[in-house]
Amino acid sequence: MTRQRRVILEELAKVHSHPTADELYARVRRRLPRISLGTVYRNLDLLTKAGDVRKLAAGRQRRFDGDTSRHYHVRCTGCGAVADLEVEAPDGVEEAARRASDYEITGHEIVFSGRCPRCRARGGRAKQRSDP
Amino acid sequence: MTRQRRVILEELAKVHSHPTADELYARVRRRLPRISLGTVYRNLDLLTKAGDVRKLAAGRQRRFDGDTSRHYHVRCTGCGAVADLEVEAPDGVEEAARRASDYEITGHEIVFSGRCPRCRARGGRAKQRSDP
DNA sequence: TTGCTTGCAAAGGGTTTGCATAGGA
DNA sequence: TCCTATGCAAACCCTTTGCAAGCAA
Repeated sequence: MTRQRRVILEELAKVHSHPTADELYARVRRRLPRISLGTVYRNLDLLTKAGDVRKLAAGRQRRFDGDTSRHYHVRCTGCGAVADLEVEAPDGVEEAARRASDYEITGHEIVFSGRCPRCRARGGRAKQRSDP
Repeated sequence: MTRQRRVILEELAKVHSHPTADELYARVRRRLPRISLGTVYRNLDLLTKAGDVRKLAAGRQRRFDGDTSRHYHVRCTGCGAVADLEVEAPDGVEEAARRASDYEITGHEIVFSGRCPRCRARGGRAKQRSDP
C-alpha cells in the first residue's frame, strides 16, 4: 500500500461523479503533484481486481466508481454523465439468467439510459450520442 | 443506402456473436474486398443512431448487435465473449428507476457477468479480466 | 534487503477524420 | 446533377508497458 494508492482510493471515495482516469488524475495531483497518469491507471486496475473499485464501461472512456456496494447507474444520452441509482435488485433476475443460459452467472449490472436534468432543460431535441 | 451499408447490415444480421468492428470488417471484406475499415465504422455509427444496430460496451473494444429486439447480454469474465440472454424484462425496473432519479429514463440494459462453458471447462481458477 | 511500485516516455491499438474521388437518388 | 458516402491514410486519444530508480515491509 503505497502513498499513491491510498490517495487514489481516498479521492475516488470522495467523489460521486464516476470520474474518468484523467479526471481522477487531476484531483490526485493536487495532493501528489509528481504522480503520473500511468500510476493512476495501474492502481485503478489493481484496485478493480481487488474489488475495491468498480470499472464502468460508458462511452469511449472508462469511468471509475469508488462505491462497490450494490447499486445501478444511469447514463445521460446527452452529455454522458453517469449517476448512481438506488433501485432494488429486481427479484430473481440472476436466477432467470441462470436458467436461460449455459454461462455460470456471477453478477449483473443495469445501466439505464436517460437525460440528466441539465440536458433536459437545455433543449428538447438535442443530439444523442451513439455511445453505449 | 449504399452497397456497403447494405452488406454491413446483412452480415451483422447473420451472426450472433456480437462482433467487433474489425471482425465484421473481415466478414464484409469477403464480399466487398475494397471496403475500408473507416467505412465500416462510419456505417455502424450511422446505423446505431438510426436504431438499426445496437452498440455494446464490453471491455476495450466495442461490439455490435444486429438484433435490436429487447434482450439482454452475458459477458464472459474469462474470454470476453458476449452472448444473448432471453430473459423477461424485470417488472417495473424502469418505473423504479424513474422514481429514484431525476433523469428522464428512456431505457435500460442488463449485462450479466459469468463464465462461458468453454472457459469454465478450461480451468477452475483462470484469471479474470478487470474489464467492465 | 527484496520485490513490488513509481515516473517518464514511448508504444499500442481501437476509433475517428480530412480529403479527393466515386456513386446513389 | 447534387449531395452524400467511400477509400486511404494519417491523426487522435485513451490505455498500456518497458525500464531504471525508489520505496514499503
